[in-house]
Parts: sequence; structure tokens; C-alpha cells
Amino acid sequence: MTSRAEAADMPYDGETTTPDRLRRRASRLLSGISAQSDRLVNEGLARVNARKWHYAVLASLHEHGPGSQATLSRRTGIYRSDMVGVLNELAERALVERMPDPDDRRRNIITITAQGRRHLRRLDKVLDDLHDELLAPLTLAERDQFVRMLTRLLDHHTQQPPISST
Amino acid sequence: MTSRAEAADMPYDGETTTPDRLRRRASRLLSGISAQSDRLVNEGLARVNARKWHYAVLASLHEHGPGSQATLSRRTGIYRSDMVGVLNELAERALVERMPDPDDRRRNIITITAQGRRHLRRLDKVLDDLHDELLAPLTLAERDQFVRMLTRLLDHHTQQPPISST
DNA sequence: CCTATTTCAGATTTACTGATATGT
DNA sequence: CACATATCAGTATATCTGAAATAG
Repeated sequence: MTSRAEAADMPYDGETTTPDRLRRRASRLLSGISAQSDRLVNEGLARVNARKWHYAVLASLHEHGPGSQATLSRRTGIYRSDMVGVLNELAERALVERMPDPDDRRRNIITITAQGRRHLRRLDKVLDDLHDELLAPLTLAERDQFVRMLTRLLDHHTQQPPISST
Repeated sequence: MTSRAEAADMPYDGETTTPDRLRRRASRLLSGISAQSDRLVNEGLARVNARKWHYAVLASLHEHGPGSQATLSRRTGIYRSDMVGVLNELAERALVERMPDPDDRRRNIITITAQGRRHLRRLDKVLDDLHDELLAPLTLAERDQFVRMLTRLLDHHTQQPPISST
């Protein structure tokens, strides 16, 4: 059936077309795996009453220190407009503290609390496990390679391409 | 500032924590790149008046032959309920034909038309270019490796994990 | 005057659910 | 009666836009 080459059904015959191109398209693979990864992470974090943005904010505060909401927004990729809600949730749980910046009274300075640090440590463990699950089919060396490739790709696409003269 | 090691701010000190863990988390990298990839593909296809589901359906019809809407749904990953709309768009443009299955009158049989095949050929070229752009930072060998890893990951996560006895 | 920050209120998109009518 | 199919209507969520209030 599949091996029959009817002119009407196989217009690509003679061309060097990869079979299974649907399944091999990097864009499709990426969105599939990204979806799986999201599910995995969301469910895993939900089990400990957290969400991925919580982790992003706490990790950013831990690694780069306190900052305004706008700063955190840039560091984590959370929309400036959605930052409010995330910080409300974190502040409710006493994981961060929000206080006005005396130097610039438009700003709030967000700091991580001791409890926030404890929580972050826990989330890091949870995420380590989830990533083990996500990357299970790859050897440790491959995971490393994989992450490096992803990093190169993302770096390449996040520095804005120059605007053409037209 | 960042180099100061205050007990309060650096509770991870002494532990072997990778710095920059936010940027290295595969889940974050994946969702970032997947987003870029989606943007790229969506915009690229929009320029030729197509959408990614169009491509998925046409490619599936070309590679695996005609099928019912439910079959196509399974082959492409499009939700059964969303299939209708996609096929309406494709049928409007005369890229596919929808006819009742005489053997099972619940079904429609969808076939690709000559024009659909021409369109598919065009979309394939467009997508090849877009993927060149997407994977630009990687060598050809690396792209191959990358796609293979993605495939293994997706395969691993799409065969449903066995249900635990609890 | 123009720009930046926080916040709110809502548009848009996409995946997904549920129900119905029809047929096997 | 249990199940599959095509279709429609609607939920749920996440990304993203726009604008107001306040301040630099």
C-alpha cells in the first residue's frame, strides 16, 4: 500500500524528501516536548503548592539579589502586568517581602525571606527530580549536550535581530 | 555586591549548586525555544496564508494517505473537536476534499487534492527555510543529533506510562 | 514633556471538555 | 447497549495589550 507509487498520490517521488517529515520537524518536536515538560513541571510543582513563576522569582532573587518588580520581570520573563499577582501569592506565603524603595518611590524592592529560601531549596529538589524524569532517555553526557544546544539556540534568538533598512 | 557572601542572602553556600540554574533548567529552555519556534513558524506560514495545522494535515495525507477526520486527528495531534475548523479552511481553498465514507456512514474520508499537493510542496520549502533559521547556530551534524534527542524524548513521554497499582 | 513603575481590567489565543446527533 | 464519529458550544488558561495613577 505505502510502497505503491501512484502518480496522483506520490507527487514527491523522485525528489529527495525525508519520509516522516511531520514527525521530524524540529518545530513540532519542540512544541510536543515543551508541552510534556510543562505538564510535568506544573503538576510536580502543584503537588508542593507552587507554580513555575514562583520558582523563577525565588531563584532570581536568590541568585541576583533583591530587585524591583520591573527588574524581576526582565530577569524571569514574567510579564510586568502579571508580576503583581505572582508576588501577591509569594508575599501571602511570606516567601518574599515587598517594601517601597526610598530612592525611587515608584518602585517596590522585593527581597526573599528565610522561609522563601527554604522553599526555594525544596523547589530545586523537586525540579531536579522532574528533570530527571523529563530527560530520562538521555545519558548524563547527552543531557549536558542537549542543554548546551538549547542554550545556544535560545541565546541566538533572544538577542534581537537587527532591523533591516527597508 | 554579588560577590559578598552574607549568611542571610546566600544560604546555598557550601552546597554544590550550579549558578544560573534558572537559565539552565531544560524545562525553561524548552519553553523559551518552543515559543520562539512557534512565533517563527506561525509568522512564516502566515506570510503564505497558511497555518501549522494546515501543514500537519496535508503532510499526513500525503504520507499516510486519505483518512477519516478522527484518524487525521490521531495522526496530527489536532483535537478531534478542532479538526472540523481546520478542514473547513483547507476545503475552502480546495486543498482537500471531504466525502462521506460509503463503508461507514459516520465518517468522512479526507483526500488531498492536486492543488493541495502543490501547496504542501510550497509549505515544505517554507518550513525548510524557517528551520534553517531556527537551527542556525547548530552545525548540520548537531541539528541531526538534536532532532534525534528530541525524538527520543518525545517517544519516551508519549507512550503512556503504566498506571500505578494505588 | 517624556519616560519608568506598579497595578488593573480586559483582549486574544489555544488547548481542552462536554454534549448532541448520527451511525456501527 | 456500548462505542465511534463529526460537529458545536463553551470552559480554562496563559500570553499579551492598554491605560490609569504615581513618580522620576
